[in-house]
Amino acid sequence: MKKDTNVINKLREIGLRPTKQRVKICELLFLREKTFHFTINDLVKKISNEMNEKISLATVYNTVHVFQKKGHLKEIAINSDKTYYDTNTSVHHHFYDEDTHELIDCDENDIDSINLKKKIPGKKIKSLEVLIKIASDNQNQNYSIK
Amino acid sequence: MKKDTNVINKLREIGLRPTKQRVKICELLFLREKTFHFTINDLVKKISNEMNEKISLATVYNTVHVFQKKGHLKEIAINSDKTYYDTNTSVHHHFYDEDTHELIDCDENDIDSINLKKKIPGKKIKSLEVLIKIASDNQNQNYSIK
DNA sequence: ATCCTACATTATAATTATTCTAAACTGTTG
DNA sequence: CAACAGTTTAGAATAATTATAATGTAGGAT
Repeated sequence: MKKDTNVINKLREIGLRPTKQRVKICELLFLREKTFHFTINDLVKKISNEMNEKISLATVYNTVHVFQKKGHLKEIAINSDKTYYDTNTSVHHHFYDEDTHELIDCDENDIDSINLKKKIPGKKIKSLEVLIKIASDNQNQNYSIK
Repeated sequence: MKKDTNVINKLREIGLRPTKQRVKICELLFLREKTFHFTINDLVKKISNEMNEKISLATVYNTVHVFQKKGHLKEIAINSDKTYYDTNTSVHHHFYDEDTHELIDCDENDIDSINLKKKIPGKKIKSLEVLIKIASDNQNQNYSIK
């Protein structure tokens, strides 16, 4: 199949041995129209639902971590017990919907360029992310306690 | 003691019963020259080292959560297994030092005002945070794998 | 002052995400 | 096709956090 050949080549280019499991996960993550956000748990469910496969949890973690290290997945910083990943590795930002716990992309162009005046000596900027937490208008009201 | 009276009044104003434990934690967190960042574990250590007290872990969690809900602590979004809090609840941003796992404040004025062009209908912005990950210049080099 | 009662604290168990381990397995290279 | 380094795996271990249920206590009412 052409699809697999592409994925296998992609893995080889990255410097990863194209194992059955990595090929499956690659297909799920990268052969898509649109980029998306996921947690490990989401991914495990996807593997089971969409591919009817069973890949060990440890392997899913390993694979996601290795893709991240190679720069093909981006870890998104939000306060959550779970770690969120993004298949969109370009520079961009996020809305985090506190009601639905969903991430929504915010293109770099949706924010006027960020000019950082403060520098930390001896340190290099690895990333700069904006996180905009949102919730429906009537949430989180503060009722004062007597 | 005057110190405690102040703290007790502060707790009352917030709408919290000033228990022994909350008073202790309040002293540690809010009677300081400078604001600071901490994890639950840091706080437990502080309680034991600086105050020579033992407050149950569950209470520390409860207390921190209630202070956060009341707006006296800010939860900082970074990818970490631990949750970081900030006693500085004003609008500001952070550097996260990947080498030392330390947070450094970045004043709002250190970043040119952020103008968000994208809106999500029906949703209100709860917060907007910038996280700048930094590391020493020679970190995270990518050695290509054959 | 003492009594109530709702709210707090506590030790401990439970839960959940993630990492570790050590054995079994498999691509790739020669 | 043999060998071996890199992978996968199930399950155990770890660590942060939350739940539980019994005990304690602040603060108003008596």
